Amino acid sequence: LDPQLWHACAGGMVQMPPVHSKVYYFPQGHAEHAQGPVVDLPAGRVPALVLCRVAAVRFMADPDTDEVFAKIRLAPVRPNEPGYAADADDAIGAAAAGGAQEDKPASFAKTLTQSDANNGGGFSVPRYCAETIFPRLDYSAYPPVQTVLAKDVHGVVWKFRHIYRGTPRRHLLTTGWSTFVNQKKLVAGDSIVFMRTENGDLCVGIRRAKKGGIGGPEFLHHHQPPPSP
Amino acid sequence: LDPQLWHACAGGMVQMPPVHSKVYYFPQGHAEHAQGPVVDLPAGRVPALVLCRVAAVRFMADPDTDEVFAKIRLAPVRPNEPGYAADADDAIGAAAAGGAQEDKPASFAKTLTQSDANNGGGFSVPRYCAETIFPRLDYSAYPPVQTVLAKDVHGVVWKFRHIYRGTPRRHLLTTGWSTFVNQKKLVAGDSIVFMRTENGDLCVGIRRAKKGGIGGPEFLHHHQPPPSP
DNA sequence: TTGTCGGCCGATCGCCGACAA
DNA sequence: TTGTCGGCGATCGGCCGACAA
Repeated sequence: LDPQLWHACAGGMVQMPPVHSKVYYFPQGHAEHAQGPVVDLPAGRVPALVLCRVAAVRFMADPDTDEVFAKIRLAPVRPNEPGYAADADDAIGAAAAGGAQEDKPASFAKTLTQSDANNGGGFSVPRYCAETIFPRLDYSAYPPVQTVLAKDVHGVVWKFRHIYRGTPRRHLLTTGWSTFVNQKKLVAGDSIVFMRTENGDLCVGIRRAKKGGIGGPEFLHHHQPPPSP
Repeated sequence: LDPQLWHACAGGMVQMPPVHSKVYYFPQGHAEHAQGPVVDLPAGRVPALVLCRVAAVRFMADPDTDEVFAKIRLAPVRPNEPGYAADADDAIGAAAAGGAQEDKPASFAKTLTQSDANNGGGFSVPRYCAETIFPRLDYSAYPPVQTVLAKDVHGVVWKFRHIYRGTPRRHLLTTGWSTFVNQKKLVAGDSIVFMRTENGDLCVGIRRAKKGGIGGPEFLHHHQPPPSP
């Protein structure tokens, strides 16, 4: 999986430690994340935190849900090993430096509205996304319309009809959009990510509103009171 | 799973040895069935056949495909055990006797035609099935129509509209049929089984044309040459 | 008796501009 | 700028009898 698309899907809040950097491993947090909130680690037999070196990072995506995650291989640093006493939070500095030196390709994320997710509707493309991420549209045609191809995290290519129409004018994805919504089982509140790679290719990723595990969902389903007649 | 529905789905060719009867266990055949045609059992260390006693039989159905199968628990009979020298094929006789003494509820199987499996079509019910398996239809109504409920191997109830119409008259399942076909992923060549239990309830099972394992499929897909224009 | 076909009607899908937030 | 709505045309699902095998 392309690391840039991975980061675009994960969002700006997610930072990954570079390989060979040092991090602290928290067994308690790991156990809670894997098994749920109620855990019993044998007190005194497992240290609260373990200084480790990042041996490998693999960027992955769930085959079914497209949700991105990472597998990080950690190797514990022994106390007698050189560098053990050094401040471990140099990992953060290294991560920040590593992130800054990487190219940040243009990407755009939008949370799906009811109209976007409803069947029978298209996708309302924010102007910024259409103008900076999508391929150039020939506005001289009437109506201005083009076919947009976007590759998802699995390399599958999706085809969308991109049209600029309506009064006032706005960018829309029509044909191909509902198929995408149904196949990916997207609902209002989920987010879609468009990213343009360096060679001009377009990628598409998704970010689910409901998340499993202890990373609580920022999105709660609000029940609208029915309009009084 | 109801043994009678199980037998109706498995077909008349399938006979199960009764519990406590004696059978021969063939390790070679078992290995081929489980792993494929190429196996290497350590010659001389595993006997070609083992006399066993049937300890338990469980009638089961695949949760996804509805295909029926059975789990048979075997306990080897030791050579010094009484009855070892007795002819083991008494199992067959016992099975036949056991099968005969069981009630044989009315059941009917039909292989789905193209018209049955095609979307937009209903199911053409053979007269015998409609008259002997289905609930009595009131022919005085116009048109004669009723709702038929049938329980599948998982206990899920399916609802069909059963109508007697057309010239010449014939029995058809219309509303509800295509949903059943889609949910069960039925295609032309698969078979459907209807069975009426002693208390009058209707059951429905399916028999797939394509079978996994070494039990070769009797049904081969024949490509029809397109009609000349 | 029953498999297949064309007709036909209603439901749904999905594209559209009109608004208004 | 863009979210939601009603309209409406095209498509599809699915029920029907006609006909023939």
